[in-house]
Amino acid sequence: MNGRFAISMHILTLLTKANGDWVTSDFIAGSININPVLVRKEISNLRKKGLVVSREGKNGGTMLAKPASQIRVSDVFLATNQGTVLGNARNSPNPDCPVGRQINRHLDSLYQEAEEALVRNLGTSTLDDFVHRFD
Amino acid sequence: MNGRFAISMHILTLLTKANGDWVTSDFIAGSININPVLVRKEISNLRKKGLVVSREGKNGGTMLAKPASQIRVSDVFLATNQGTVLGNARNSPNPDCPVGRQINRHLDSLYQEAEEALVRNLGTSTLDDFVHRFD
DNA sequence: AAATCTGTAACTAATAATATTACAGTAATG
DNA sequence: CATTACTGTAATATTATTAGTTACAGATTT
Repeated sequence: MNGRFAISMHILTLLTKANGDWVTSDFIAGSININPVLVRKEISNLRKKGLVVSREGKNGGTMLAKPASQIRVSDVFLATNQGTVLGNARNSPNPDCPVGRQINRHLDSLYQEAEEALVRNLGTSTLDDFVHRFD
Repeated sequence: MNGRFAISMHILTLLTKANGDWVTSDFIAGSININPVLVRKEISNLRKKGLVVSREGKNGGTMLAKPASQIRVSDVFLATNQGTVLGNARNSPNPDCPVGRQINRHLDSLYQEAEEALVRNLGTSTLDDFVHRFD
């Protein structure tokens, strides 16, 4: 797992607080304290997922594509999460062993169910709810 | 996240199927298809958590410390999982930004709630249930 | 005493995550 | 229409994490 979910939440929080203004990747990068290119990459992903819109050129930037109350935290999770949260399973168990032959299949279904529970939980709050936690 | 949970589940599945026999780390390593030292490292952790017991010397090995029906999958998760599942947050946001100053605290509580949901889900099945999925 | 295990430490290799550089493209503005 | 201030993205470099290996001491059975 990497820090992409945290970065995306940070970006979206700033955009929510900007309240309709275009926010630059440099400003965002300054708040997260990471390289602006990483911010733009992450914004590029959020844009593909329909969560934000960007404008190029001078006075350009990014803003939310829809009200923060219509973005669930789980949407952000699903937008940034590439694989499973429980492990990346780059193993290749022994196919000659009855356990090795089947385990990945069983683990996968276990992972899937658990991840669904996690996503359900994240689906109970919106970006707006999250931003309200801030002073 | 790494593959430690998968490795531990694999180890414990083999121990369950061994049904009270001592199982060697070499045999386990052969099924998982990884280095025996990694297996012993992982077993060392499971032993500390009270899930398995080991015996040194010839004819030694490892077995379950208690019946598979008394080990919940969440026990294994909690035994192998070091930090959070949602990200490793090795960022250090700008303390001069109102959002940067607070975000890690708010993300942490979000993570915690979500992870609790995940653990609750993993707590609904035992190692025995898992092993029963195999043919 | 020999054989067969575990238990670790120390080190190396591979992979993944993050950061950086560079530069083309777009739009506003004087 | 040149300048400025942005986005977008590719290519590369660096750092961190994970996995694998070697080496060897200690335990226990036979």
